[in-house]
Amino acid sequence: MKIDPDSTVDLSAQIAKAIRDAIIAGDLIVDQRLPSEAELADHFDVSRPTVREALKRLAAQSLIRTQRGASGGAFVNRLRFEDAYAQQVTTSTLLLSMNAVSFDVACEARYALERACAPLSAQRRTPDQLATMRAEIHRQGQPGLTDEAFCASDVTFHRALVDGAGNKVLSYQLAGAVEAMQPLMNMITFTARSREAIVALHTDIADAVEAQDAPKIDATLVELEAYTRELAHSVVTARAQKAAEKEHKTA
Amino acid sequence: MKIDPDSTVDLSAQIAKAIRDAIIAGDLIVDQRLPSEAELADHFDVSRPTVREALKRLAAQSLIRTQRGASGGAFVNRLRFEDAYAQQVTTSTLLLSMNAVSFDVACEARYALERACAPLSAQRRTPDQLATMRAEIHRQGQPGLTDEAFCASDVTFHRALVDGAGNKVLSYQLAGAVEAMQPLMNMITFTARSREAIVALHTDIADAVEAQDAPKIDATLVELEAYTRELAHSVVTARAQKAAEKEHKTA
DNA sequence: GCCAGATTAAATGTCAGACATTAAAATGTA
DNA sequence: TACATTTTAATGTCTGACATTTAATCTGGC
Repeated sequence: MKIDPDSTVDLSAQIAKAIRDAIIAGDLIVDQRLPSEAELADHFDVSRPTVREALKRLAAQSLIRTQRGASGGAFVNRLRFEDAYAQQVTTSTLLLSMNAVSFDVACEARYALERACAPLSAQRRTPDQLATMRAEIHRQGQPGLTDEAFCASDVTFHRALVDGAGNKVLSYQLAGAVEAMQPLMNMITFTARSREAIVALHTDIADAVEAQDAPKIDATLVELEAYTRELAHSVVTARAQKAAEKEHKTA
Repeated sequence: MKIDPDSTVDLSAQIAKAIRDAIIAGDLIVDQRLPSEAELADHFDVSRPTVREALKRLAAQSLIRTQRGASGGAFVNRLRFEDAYAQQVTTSTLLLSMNAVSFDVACEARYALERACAPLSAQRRTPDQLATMRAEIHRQGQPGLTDEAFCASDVTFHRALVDGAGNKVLSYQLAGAVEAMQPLMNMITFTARSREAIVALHTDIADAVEAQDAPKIDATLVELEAYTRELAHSVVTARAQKAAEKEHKTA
């Protein structure tokens, strides 16, 4: 593990990269203790604060964890699905909000991914997951539910569908995509009528999952996607109209 | 933005979280300059090194970038797809290697995701993407290609297929999944016969993409998945057998 | 001999102040 | 005005110290 002190790149970034590469290459294995900060500083011929900045970078990626006290130190972290998942949601959310990813593109991606796990869910869904879907459908039908709560319930419903595939890797990828879209979904106002329509589609999906009817799940997801996009467009149109009116008044 | 100095959590972690939350909430917008390190230290009532550790954490997540010199400082970063993509590959790769995710599970996830974009690719693939697929198929047929080069070409081929969907979000999600599987794929030895079979399947896929025949793409991907798993199993079986023989000799 | 409590030691967490380096902005000059 | 120089404000790095945490060790009493 070596760094180039003459590079224009931050020393702490270089050190972080060196250690990260060692972890990825398997030279440092899970739960192995890294040398102490003082030893690392010695090894790389830098000061302790610089080493610490490097370690914090790695900690931010959940690659290491640190323990204080005697026999403490930095340890290679076993990356857990939950950690990776939380990071992915953050990243995806920011990507969508910062890159002017249109609602249509995000929506298309989300439903494409979701449909990918439909056949597997049809095969493997557990009674537990089915129960979750039914419970969320029931919640979505209750009057007085805020738009935000409705969205949250929607996420839970779709996550249950995705988890039904019984594949951790898929759940990790898809749940991130679904959740990242929530801020966009939260912009939509769900009228009583649109909620009713969505609940009906959700019910169809749950029924199809229970009946292990993969093509039906797929078809209903297509319908749901179309309806979601329609709703989003009406919101956008309404806003544009409002803005135009305001503009007209000012002028 | 406030922190709790009495918490057992690292101050730098708290500060990082406070700033990250502000970014996610939109209180800090893209390209906006954060206060200088000295000002932040003052605001949070901590020392500069502590602030710096917090900023390095955020930099590791590509949430901010820093510039030296007068009118330099830390700026909220516009998260680019490439950055997010690189991070996702790292994370996914480690997840697979550290969590004893079986080849089957990873493979199933990958092909499920890939099939999700097949219909879109059939519709939208550009001549450019088709050309890439053909070129990679040709390369895969050349004798003397190392297993690693074969795998790399395989990744490029599948990426072209995924990119054909013309959806950045999908590309981001899928390319990460495909690439993360490469270390697992690299364990497979591709015999001349198995390469031939894979090239044939790839050709079928390229033909179907060109003909915009979505169901055919789907079906071929299913075949390819089955074949890949078969290959992987034979490798695992061969290894187990070898290990058993060795064990037998020792005993 | 063994256990509970006190002590020690080794590590990370934090601070203060200094200097080095960078790069934009301000200034001076032809 | 155009160009070279100086200033300045920021990050990058270093040194050394102290605070805090925690496991291991030592110690005294039973």
